[in-house]
Amino acid sequence: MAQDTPVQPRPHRVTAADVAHQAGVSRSAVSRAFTPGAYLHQDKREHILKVAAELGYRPNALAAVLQGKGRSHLVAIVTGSLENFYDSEILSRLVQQLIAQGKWPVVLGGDDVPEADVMAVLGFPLDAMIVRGGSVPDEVVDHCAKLQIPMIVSGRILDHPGIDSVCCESEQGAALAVQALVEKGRRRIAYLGGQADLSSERERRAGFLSAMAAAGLAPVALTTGNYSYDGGLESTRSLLEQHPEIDGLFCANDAMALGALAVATGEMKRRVPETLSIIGFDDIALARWPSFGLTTIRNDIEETVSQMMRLLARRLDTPSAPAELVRIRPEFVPRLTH
Amino acid sequence: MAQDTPVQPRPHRVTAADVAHQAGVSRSAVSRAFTPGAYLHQDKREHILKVAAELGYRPNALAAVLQGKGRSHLVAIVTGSLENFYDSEILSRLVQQLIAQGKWPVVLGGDDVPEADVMAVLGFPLDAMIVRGGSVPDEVVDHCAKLQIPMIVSGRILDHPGIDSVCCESEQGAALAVQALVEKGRRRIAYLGGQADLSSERERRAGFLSAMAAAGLAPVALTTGNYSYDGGLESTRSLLEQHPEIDGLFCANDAMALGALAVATGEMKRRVPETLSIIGFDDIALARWPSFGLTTIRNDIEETVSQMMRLLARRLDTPSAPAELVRIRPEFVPRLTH
DNA sequence: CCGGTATGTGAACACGTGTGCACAACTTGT
DNA sequence: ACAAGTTGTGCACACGTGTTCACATACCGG
Repeated sequence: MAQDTPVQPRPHRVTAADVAHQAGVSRSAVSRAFTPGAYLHQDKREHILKVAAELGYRPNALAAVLQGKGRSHLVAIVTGSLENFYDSEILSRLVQQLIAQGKWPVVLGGDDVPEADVMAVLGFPLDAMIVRGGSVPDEVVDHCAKLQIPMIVSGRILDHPGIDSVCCESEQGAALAVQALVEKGRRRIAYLGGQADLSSERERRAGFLSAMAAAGLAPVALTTGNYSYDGGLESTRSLLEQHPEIDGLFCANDAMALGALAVATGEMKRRVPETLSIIGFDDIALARWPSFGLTTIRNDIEETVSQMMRLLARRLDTPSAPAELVRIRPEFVPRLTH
Repeated sequence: MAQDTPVQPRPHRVTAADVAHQAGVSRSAVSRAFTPGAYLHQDKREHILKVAAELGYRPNALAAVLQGKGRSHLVAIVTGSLENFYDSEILSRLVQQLIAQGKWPVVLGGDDVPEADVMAVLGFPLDAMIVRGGSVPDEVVDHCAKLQIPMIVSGRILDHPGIDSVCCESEQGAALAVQALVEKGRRRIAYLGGQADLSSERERRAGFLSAMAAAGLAPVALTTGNYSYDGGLESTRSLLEQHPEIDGLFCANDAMALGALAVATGEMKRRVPETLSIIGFDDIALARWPSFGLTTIRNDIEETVSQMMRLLARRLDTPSAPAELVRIRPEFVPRLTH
């Protein structure tokens, strides 16, 4: 005997018509009861709201969006892996700020968000799409443009016309790190970078190289640690084995720097900062922990998020505004590893 | 001269009718072209898809949800502060799993999500609401029930009928910690807990107390650190000042344990684990870092998330199924601080 | 008592989609 | 050549709203 209802239809959600029927008024009245400032007799409004509360009615936000001329208040956030702390801290604040502004963040995150999923979320009439960290295929960018969905990018330069972005002045930040190392008397300096396909990595590496050249120094080694703690561990291990003379290490983000610090002071028995300086990048919360006291380059999180929010508001206000690129000024934060 | 358009209306999004007009077919045909398995001549379908691609058309997901008898695929996630790492790691995996299942996570996060926002998101015809960590007002629970929106709760026991939850067997976990301390010869044991209004804290404290009593020991002190690293720092500082005889410390989560570890080995010059054992709870990624090697009680993240996903799928499949409470078995993870 | 205005209210539409239904066109069998 | 069956397509509806428009009612001045 086959089941008649293999897939249960969603039970009927209470609708404005139900409330109208129950309260003995027209459906328009129900809609007006939930619209502040609409013409409706006070007594009637209260009666309707009471009946609605009893029935547990709430206006269907989807239908409202579909009907209304306004915006959907949906904002997609595409973020990189949350395991690097920096992106996680950004996401946390971003979500809070968006909610506070009445937006609903739809989050796609992880090491590598499948392109199909990013494309699929474009099916919603998004107010905007925020891309933080990880890269985004050109096809997505094109579709956003065609669908008139504003894109706010952070942590990656996208030279597409009409796309706002906020990004750290990474080259300058790397230069600050090199400068601090040199002033400390370091001469055997190495670089530990992230994924080569990210613009932040390219900028930090370029800034490092040109600052080194300006100081008349050649880097002892250039290696990569995938922007992750574990990557920092492994890369630093082989780095210090192959080049024990290294006395200064600049890491392209804090997560790797913490891994480097652990290997250097642990396995390799190096004294930090006495015989080895380690400088990170970002200034995540962990860097401030007394266990680490990581010297780093601040990539201001509050400032970055508030600039993203400002760009978003501006773009929603005047869709035709010219694209804006906000550069966050990095800052050297001396602590205990330098 | 007043501006005529203070608020720019959203520019017209390309619609199925536009595609139909452009391609010289009916709107139904366009809809069918995007519906796999629908009756439509192959040539016609290809032509429509081509025109649609040129115009940058995508079916409006909102309209589809409104029309369809099915589900919205929207899932709200209400999570506590992301600064405690554990919730952050859970959220990260949860988001990825939901996306993989074709759901769209709408995230409300932060220390204290305003009740109004949680209520507001119920305006959407959510497939489900996932509550992770932080507490949720009864009003929200009631409305979810009335709106027939399934609720999956984790990290907090909610004795509401019809609400599925997955939660660590915290009492047992605390007992494991006490047992490990006692076996190590510790007798002057203190407890560092989280916010008193969270059920996880109540369970861990209760488990700690009863295990201590069973071992014939009285706790040296019971204090709180708000589940945060900074709280762990401060509480441990005053704890060790007031009770220098303490030789064992059980912390209700890893973040506090790491703070305690920093203060104990840093400022207070205590030797861990020689003269002081510290045990945490959760086994976050940081606990595994060689810099820490935190001995802890594993509150399995993968298992927790996959159980939440299982409960969600089950609930969507059979809305009338009886509520299920999944208990995750904790596990003692010996490392270097014990 | 009448005209004019302020105030409420219900019917109707639009938003963009998926699909049932009736019908047209085309193929096949005898 | 005609009936029967197959395949493709357009019309119309429903989803649940917010809002316009016309209309009904109450009030007020003269």
